[in-house]
Amino acid sequence: MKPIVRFAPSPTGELHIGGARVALFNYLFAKKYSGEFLVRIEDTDLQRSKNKYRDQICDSLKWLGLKWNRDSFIQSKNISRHRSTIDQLLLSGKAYKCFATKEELDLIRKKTNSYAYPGTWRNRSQKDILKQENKSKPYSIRLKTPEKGETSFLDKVYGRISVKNAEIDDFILARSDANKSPVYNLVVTVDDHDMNITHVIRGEDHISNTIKQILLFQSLGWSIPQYVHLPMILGSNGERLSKRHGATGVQSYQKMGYQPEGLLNYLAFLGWNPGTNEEIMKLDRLIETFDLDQIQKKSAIFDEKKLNWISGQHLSTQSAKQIFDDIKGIDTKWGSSYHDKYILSVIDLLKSRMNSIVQLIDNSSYFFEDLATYDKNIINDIWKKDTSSVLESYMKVIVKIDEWNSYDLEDHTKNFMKQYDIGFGKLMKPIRFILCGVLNGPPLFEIMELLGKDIFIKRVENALEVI
RNA sequence: GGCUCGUUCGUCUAGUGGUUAGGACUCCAGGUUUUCAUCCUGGCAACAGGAGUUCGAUUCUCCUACGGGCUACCA
Repeated sequence: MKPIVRFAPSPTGELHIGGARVALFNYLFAKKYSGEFLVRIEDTDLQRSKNKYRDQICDSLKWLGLKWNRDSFIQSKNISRHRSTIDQLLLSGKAYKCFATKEELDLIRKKTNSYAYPGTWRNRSQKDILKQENKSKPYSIRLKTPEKGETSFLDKVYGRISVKNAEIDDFILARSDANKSPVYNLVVTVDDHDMNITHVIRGEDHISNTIKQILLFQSLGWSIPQYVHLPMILGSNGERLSKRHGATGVQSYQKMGYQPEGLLNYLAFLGWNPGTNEEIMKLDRLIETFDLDQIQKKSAIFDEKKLNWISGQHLSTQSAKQIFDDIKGIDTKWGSSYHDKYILSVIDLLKSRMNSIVQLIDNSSYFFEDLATYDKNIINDIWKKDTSSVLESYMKVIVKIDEWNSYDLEDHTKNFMKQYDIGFGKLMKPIRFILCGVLNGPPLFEIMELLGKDIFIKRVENALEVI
């Protein structure tokens, strides 16, 4: 049987890193077994749900490359089906109307210091209920959960999880508002059933909801899907990942210059591993090697350092063309007045030592514009008494080169240094500095080749004048 | 408080009833390099604690500690 899985975010905020990982695991599992990966927008909390967020989440999913099958499913559109299911439960006596107000219950909770619903309306007579209804009192609808025995399920990651039924509250199925709006657990159960979901892959924070949903499946006589709960992602201090830990949204990572390939790779390895030492994987390879059995039970701490490393590994093996496309996604102006061929060469020169495309952009300025100023501290450091005169003699030699390529440049430079008995650092450092403004970067002769003879002369002459 | 889940280097993890407990990131030290943020080599660094089972436990069991999640008319 082909698996059908779903990623079910609520549109109350942008897609965050934890959600992206849940989506990824769903996607990997579906693709691995040629199943379907569906997206369901859980917007039953109308107060907090926003179309803006729905669109943002879908955009982020697309950006990550996690394409879903069919149209995304909007939960609120299925409301009549949710209602009729509740009616069915009411009719069969498996659910009941509860006239206790929230305030009332809060009071009782405070008094008894117990969080449990006291069951006030669980076994009321038909007469009592009718009396309230005739007075048009608002009521919510609760599931009549069993009092004895226990409910359990076999989680693919956590194993058997069981809870005594006595511990499970008669939870609410529908709110007491005018619409009798259905609540999460009911809605999820109905939709998972209607969508023929075979495997529910979601965060570990849903384990206790799972028990409630199973009770619902049982009350409705529906078959229960397989459950796969994923460990949480924690912030650096071991607490749940939140804004306090810095960026949590997928969009922020996009803006920071991370690419889907590296981000996905890192996220996959948070709580999972292929059982080998292989660490750098593209999406296809992740699908190939993915296995539910290798999922960790322990929650994992998000580590930006490792993300940087993985991201850098991907960046250095990607084609300049692909990197350029990704850069266009965040900065349309970058390199825009230059030929593509030149830009691609710039990327090829820089990519192996960068961790993100933003970093690449930030370190590329000297390929596109001359230096406006020279850092005094560096000058003091590297500019010796005879530096200017050495440079002048070097210029005379180097401008005569016909073939302006890194091999010939290196050749001639080495000869020059030998001839005048000059050390590498004494010449190369100043050249790098006046060309780039910094003392590190790609091999100098390759920079010189790419920049071209004219720019080289211009920058050296300018520097000799100014410094 | 109740329920539930978890605990191997700082972090992500591999692993077994007998191992020098392996790898990766970070950090540190060398090397390469005109330079470095690339690359190479090396180093630091862990089985939460206690009891039990056992010839032997990091591995199995129990307890404790610590941590996470849930405990809504949120999802």
